[in-house]
Amino acid sequence: MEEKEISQTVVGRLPRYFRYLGELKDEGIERVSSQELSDIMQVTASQIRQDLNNFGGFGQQGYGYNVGFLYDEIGKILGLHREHNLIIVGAGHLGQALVNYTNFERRGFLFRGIFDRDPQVCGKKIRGITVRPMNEMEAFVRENDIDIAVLTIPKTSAVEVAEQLAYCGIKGIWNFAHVDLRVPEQIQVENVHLSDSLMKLSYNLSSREYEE
Amino acid sequence: MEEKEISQTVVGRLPRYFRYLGELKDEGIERVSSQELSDIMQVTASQIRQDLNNFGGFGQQGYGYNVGFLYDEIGKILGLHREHNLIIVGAGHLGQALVNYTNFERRGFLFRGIFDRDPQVCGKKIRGITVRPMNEMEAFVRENDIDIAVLTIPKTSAVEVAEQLAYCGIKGIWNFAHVDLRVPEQIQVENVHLSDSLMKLSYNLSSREYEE
DNA sequence: AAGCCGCTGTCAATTCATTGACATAATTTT
DNA sequence: AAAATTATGTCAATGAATTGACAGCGGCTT
Repeated sequence: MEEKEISQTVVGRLPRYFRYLGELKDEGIERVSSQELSDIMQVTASQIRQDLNNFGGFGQQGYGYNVGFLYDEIGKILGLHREHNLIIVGAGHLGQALVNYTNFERRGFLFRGIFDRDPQVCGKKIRGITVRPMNEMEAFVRENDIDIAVLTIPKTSAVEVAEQLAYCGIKGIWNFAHVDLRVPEQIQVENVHLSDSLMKLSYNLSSREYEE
Repeated sequence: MEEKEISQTVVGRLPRYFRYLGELKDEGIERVSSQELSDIMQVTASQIRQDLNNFGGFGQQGYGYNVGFLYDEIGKILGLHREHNLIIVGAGHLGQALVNYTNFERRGFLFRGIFDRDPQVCGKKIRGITVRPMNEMEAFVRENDIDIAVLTIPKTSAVEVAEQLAYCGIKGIWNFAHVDLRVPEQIQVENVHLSDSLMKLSYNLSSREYEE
């Protein structure tokens, strides 16, 4: 089904297209040209056409793109046309924050379970979901068709947990722990390294000072 | 002081070097070659040398790099040798999670204030910091030498708040709202679009299915 | 102390990403 | 219905990032 390998650079831009198209759709706009999108999104029209053509010809010459159609197509490309079952590992502040963020569910990312190593926390309910002890995790993943595990645990335990998850057949890991996981290559890892992001901001603040 | 403009691609890799050097340092290792780092970090030795040389010659031929020295230098480049004063705008789950994450403070990012538009939440204390109403924000930023504002508010209000912050002289915005901010170019914006990250993971899960 | 070896800094080559240009096809106007 | 306009898909050109290669310096060995 997939012809050529799409670069992660391109993939990284798809969610942004998706977001802007969603906004246009909500405004009731039915049609958009790459030039119009270019003006709104501040990227070149050429890049937009190039990116979209990696996945097929969604537009029509002389007309442009149909907003609703393109929105749906990008949604499918991103795998949003079907549901994903998630677990959270680590019921700390960040884990709880993610569970409480309802927008993920709206896109079909459903939190099915929460796990924590602290017995004090186990049994507690977060948005209706009971926190379970770690030793129940592997069975839960297998029995509930879990795709994605969200790691919101300290880096010291992340490596070990990732191994367990790999062992019980997880497909993807959304990793908030500040460590690079080594897992079999059929498992996808998406890192969110918050402190890296903050350091990048810090760098850009400092570097600006000397430019004027 | 700054000679040539450093690409964001390179800047984005610095925190990772910093992290690995910190680990080597903690292990008591004093010296490392680009080849050794290459093996550990899974990037080419050439890239490491190329990246570091953007900022100066930190190594010595025939010896390699002194871990402690290089760690400190990269820290300085990233602006971690001095403190940053932060405010959180939006005292929801995510805002609270960030305040409670102590590692930022350890790196000199100090949370000085929290703001929220909800009067019910104002007055509450989070890790010793009182939540203040939005109308006090501008004065607070000016009077407390605030560098960075962390936006953990819904996208609907983010644009407006960013304008206010620009007006009262903020230097950087760490933006968790799912919207692209338009601010004067002297203000640095670092986006953390969590749902974009999750969609990227979702894409990579789907695309893998057809490869085997 | 002299020579060998290791490893950086840097230049050149290659690969990857972005931008520009245009033939062509569909739409809209007259 | 024909002409004029619009805007895609794609190819070519440019630009950026990564990798490879090596001269030369400094530490290490004997």
